[in-house]
Amino acid sequence: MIEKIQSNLVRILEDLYGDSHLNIDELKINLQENNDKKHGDLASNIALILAKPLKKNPQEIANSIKDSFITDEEITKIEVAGPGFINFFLSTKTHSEVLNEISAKKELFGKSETKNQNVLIEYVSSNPTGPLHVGHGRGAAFGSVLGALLKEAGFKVDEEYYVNDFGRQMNILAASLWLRYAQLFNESITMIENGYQGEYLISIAEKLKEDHSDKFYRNYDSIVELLKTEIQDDEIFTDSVVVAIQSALENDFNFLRDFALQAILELIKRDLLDFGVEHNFWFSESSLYDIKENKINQVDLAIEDLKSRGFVYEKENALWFKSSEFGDDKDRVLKRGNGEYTYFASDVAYHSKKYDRGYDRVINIWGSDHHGYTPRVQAAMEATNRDPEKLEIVYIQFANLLRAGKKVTMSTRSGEFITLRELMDEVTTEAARFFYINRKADQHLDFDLDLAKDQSKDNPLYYIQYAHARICSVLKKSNAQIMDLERADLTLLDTEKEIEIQKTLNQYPALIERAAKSSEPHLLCYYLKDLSGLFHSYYNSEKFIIEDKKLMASRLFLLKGVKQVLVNGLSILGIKAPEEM
RNA sequence: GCCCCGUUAGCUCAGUCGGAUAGAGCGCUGGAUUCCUAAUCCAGAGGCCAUAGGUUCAAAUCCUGUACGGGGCACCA
Repeated sequence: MIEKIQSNLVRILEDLYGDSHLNIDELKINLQENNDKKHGDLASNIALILAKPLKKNPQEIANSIKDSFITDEEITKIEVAGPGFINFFLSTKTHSEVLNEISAKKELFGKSETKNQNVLIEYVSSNPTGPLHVGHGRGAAFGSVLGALLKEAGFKVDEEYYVNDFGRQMNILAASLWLRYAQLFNESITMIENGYQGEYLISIAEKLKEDHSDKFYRNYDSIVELLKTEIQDDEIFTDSVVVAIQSALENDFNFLRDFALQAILELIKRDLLDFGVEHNFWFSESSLYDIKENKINQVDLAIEDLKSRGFVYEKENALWFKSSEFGDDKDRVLKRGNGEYTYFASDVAYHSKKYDRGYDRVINIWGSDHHGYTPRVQAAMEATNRDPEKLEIVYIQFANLLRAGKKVTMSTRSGEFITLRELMDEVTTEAARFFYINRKADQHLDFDLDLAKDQSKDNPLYYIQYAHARICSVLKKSNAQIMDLERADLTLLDTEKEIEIQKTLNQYPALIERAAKSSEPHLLCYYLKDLSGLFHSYYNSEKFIIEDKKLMASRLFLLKGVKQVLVNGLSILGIKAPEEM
């Protein structure tokens, strides 16, 4: 309908003003939906925009357009109002077309044609040194819903988890595992302060003992002595313990590292799966350091590339990238004085590969604390002739948990964090997903645990699901399946509430498109709440199982449309629509 | 110091490409159930859209300054 009016407007403008200097093709003809019924269903501001270039009174232009516009049974009336708006009034038949469309397309209503574009979304990517906690949950929920939205909007989507399985933290993890393991044989051995303190590592150590008995336990006096050192809370001390364990275990150290890594990845994968999140790629950071037949690893390759372009220099034994030449605050280290690569070096290689894998869009979902990191990554892309604009970064703000109105305190350091698993157990997976999404991503989120468990309309998810259950109940009681709803007379749907519901249903495809385009899944939550609210209001004002079978059929057909859109929207959020509650 | 994000009803927050009289929920006040799920609905009160300028026919929305709040600025990951 919008397209029809637009093309009519273009034709009229060509007739009226085609000979002036106007470039009609370049005009954006906006049609907006009106909030106020007095102004009709759709409005165009075209006359206001043309007033200046045509040097004419906007109302005069609007009236000429109005006079040329031919009304029909779909567009019943046109009015010029206010400073020069052109208002269009649609017939009830036009409003109800959406119901036939939903009935025909079913779960495909809202799905766009394929855009023939590939998108890579990278998200969660938490360090594989412990289970996911509630801070990761928001990114996980966001990423998976954005993925679903993009698929709905016609993109081919790959979802990737970047596994930071390389470097110092992995060695600390391996050392922590060995200490936990050794404790199973010798209780006097203490855990180091900067090690991974969480209980999950004790379970992994027990598993290690189960599988390999005391194979890795030898009484290393030097390590025990070292652990008695006064200064525990110190990075240098931590490293010296790691080195001691590493040199004592020799090759077994690598085995322990992989053992811990695999066990933790298992935990993470299971948590994500239960949370309704499924990545189809798991990209290992350490694979970037594998030496293949060309005898140079991906990271060195990326560094060499930068070097050959003249953007790398050496200072104080370290290798620096001239990111400041591309808008970064200062230059960044790629390889440290001690010969170790920085995390940034991996990221240069990783992002270069992402580009080279041939995606049209590359989306990173990062915690908002990483925003300062963006300029250097984009600088590396720009320096190697890759379009930095292609990399879209969405920042996710932290979430606070509220219990009884008070913030729940957490500390990652001591291991006193609430895991995603605990959150799912407490409020259900679906509530957790909904509440994570129900807020603009770049804003702080106060996650109210009590509200998420509440079973009343205060809880927006409950409110939406209840709307669906109510519709199911009515359809069931009415024996809707024995009626020929497709043939219902939809012109009977002419009350204010019925028109508004149909208009809202009609907005759904555009909403999906917009939410996908701007990476704003929260819009879907708000939409579903609105639609549910309209339904509940309608439900209370009208009866559906009534004597007048024709009216009954048309109303039930409307309810079926609402039901379908609720199902479609909830399914994008990864949430079920229960038939009974 | 520099860089992000924010400031909209008492509270928590939406607000599309700049459009006509600014939206929801909670809370508050008052109502609705012999009837399809009251797990719901209806009505009312409640606003200087932080602030000062600018652009525009038109600004909560775009631009600049200021104030206040949150976050970030490693040879960490």
